[in-house]
Amino acid sequence: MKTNRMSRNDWPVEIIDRDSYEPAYAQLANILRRQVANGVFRPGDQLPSEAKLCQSYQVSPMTVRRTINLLAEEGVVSTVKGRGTFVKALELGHAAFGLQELQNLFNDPAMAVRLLDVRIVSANERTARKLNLAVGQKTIYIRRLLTINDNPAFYHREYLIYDPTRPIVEAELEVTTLQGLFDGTGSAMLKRGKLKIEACLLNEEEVTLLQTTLPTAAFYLEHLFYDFNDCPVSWGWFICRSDYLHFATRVGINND
Amino acid sequence: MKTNRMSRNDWPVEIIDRDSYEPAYAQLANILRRQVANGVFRPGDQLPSEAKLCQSYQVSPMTVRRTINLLAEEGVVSTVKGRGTFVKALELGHAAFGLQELQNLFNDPAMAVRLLDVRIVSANERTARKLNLAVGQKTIYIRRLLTINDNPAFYHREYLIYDPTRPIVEAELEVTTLQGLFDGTGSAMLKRGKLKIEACLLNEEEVTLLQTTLPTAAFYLEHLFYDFNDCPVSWGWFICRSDYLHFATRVGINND
DNA sequence: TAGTGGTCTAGACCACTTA
DNA sequence: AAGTGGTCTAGACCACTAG
Repeated sequence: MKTNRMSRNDWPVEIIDRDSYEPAYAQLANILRRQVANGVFRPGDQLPSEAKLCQSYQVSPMTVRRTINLLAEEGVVSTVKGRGTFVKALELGHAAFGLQELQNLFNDPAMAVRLLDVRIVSANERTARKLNLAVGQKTIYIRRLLTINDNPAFYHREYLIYDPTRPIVEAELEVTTLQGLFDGTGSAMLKRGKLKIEACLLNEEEVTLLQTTLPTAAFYLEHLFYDFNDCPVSWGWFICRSDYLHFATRVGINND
Repeated sequence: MKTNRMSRNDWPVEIIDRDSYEPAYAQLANILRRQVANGVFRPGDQLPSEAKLCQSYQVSPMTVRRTINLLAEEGVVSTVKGRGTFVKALELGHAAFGLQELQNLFNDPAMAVRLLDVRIVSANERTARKLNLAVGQKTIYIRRLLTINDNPAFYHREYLIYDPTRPIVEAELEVTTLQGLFDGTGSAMLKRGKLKIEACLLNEEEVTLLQTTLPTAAFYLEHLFYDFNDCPVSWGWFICRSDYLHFATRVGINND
């Protein structure tokens, strides 16, 4: 009789150190995560029930609950009400690529922002649609070149709504540094944004500014930000040299 | 005397419906999230303390705790031990692009996988390095074309370690469908993986297979999977037509 | 009916910050 | 010293699943 997919009544139980700086729920999560990684529990297996874990590790139900929630968020296990907690197989769809690295670049002193152009322009059909304006209404058009150790890395273009009754818009969006956008220090007027990434070919202007050769592929990172009235206030995009922006991530159980 | 950045003693308190199917912690999270979105609490403001929230909404400390943790994970607030809970400004670095859409494509019946080529090849220097083999050791080389409604969308190439003593490797990785890799149904032997995305130019072979024109930009999605012994077993990459794979996400407070 | 996870209570102690 | 969030207890009731 196979018991692989049944709840286990015995498994290696490590002791939780109550004097550790590390919280009990984190210790238990590490123990179980390591046991999954080492094959003590294999994909598809059922973990011991929460009641058994409480008893074996001498912690309260809430502590076990927190551990299980943590592992479930990580994608290590999945819970099914009324049935149990099960070890998940690797799931590629769980992977995600974050913009943390891009934010780190903005905090890097080697990064500099050069303002190429700021002027008032009338919205064309596309800009008007994005910013929810009428065609011909005035917008602020900004072009920036972002360098790392004086090497061109990103080219940014942006349209801001221009509303004389709301001068705060331009004031709050730091025209030169862009940094507030990333670390949240200067964009207290923005509520939410939509982001999109595509692969693109550089045109001649972009090739010149970014000092590459034609043809070159790059990331196109578009943003559309809304204020607290849900009005779009900023539409723009970064052209990112692929060698300065790396999207990498891990999936599954990673021993850090 | 301004009290904007001080703890609030009064704010609109909505009633939590204890008979709702929606858990109390989720109701409270929705209430607070909406109040942040509506400007009742603004970026930088301190939320009422957990004790006050308990009292005002008539829930236990653990319930408030769970609510605050939820909002902190979402990036809506940040907590500082000993000081309080504060509303965060929009933070671009918090954004992440997931592969969920790609996984959905694999579950789509319109998606088909055509096996172009499967053969044993000797590892070159690069492949050997990736799979931790000696140059010249045998690998399984697989080429697949993935179509959506008969339109070529992705081109996949993959090297698998070839070990006669471990035939399970090839058996478990479903050669034809690839589906198990995404939904976790068929990859119980894989423990973890590294993923990388770059922008690339298509070469002539890729242009022909994907039926586009030269020059074309596309996503290059590389994967390297490890088994439960931490040995690399699969290295490969997808060439993704940008029009079939959209990386989009939101940041900040989004009213769904 | 027995076992499971999901939620919740009403406190407690601690470490930390600020005044 | 007072207030804050972080952790934890030792239970409870519920909805769901399975035999």
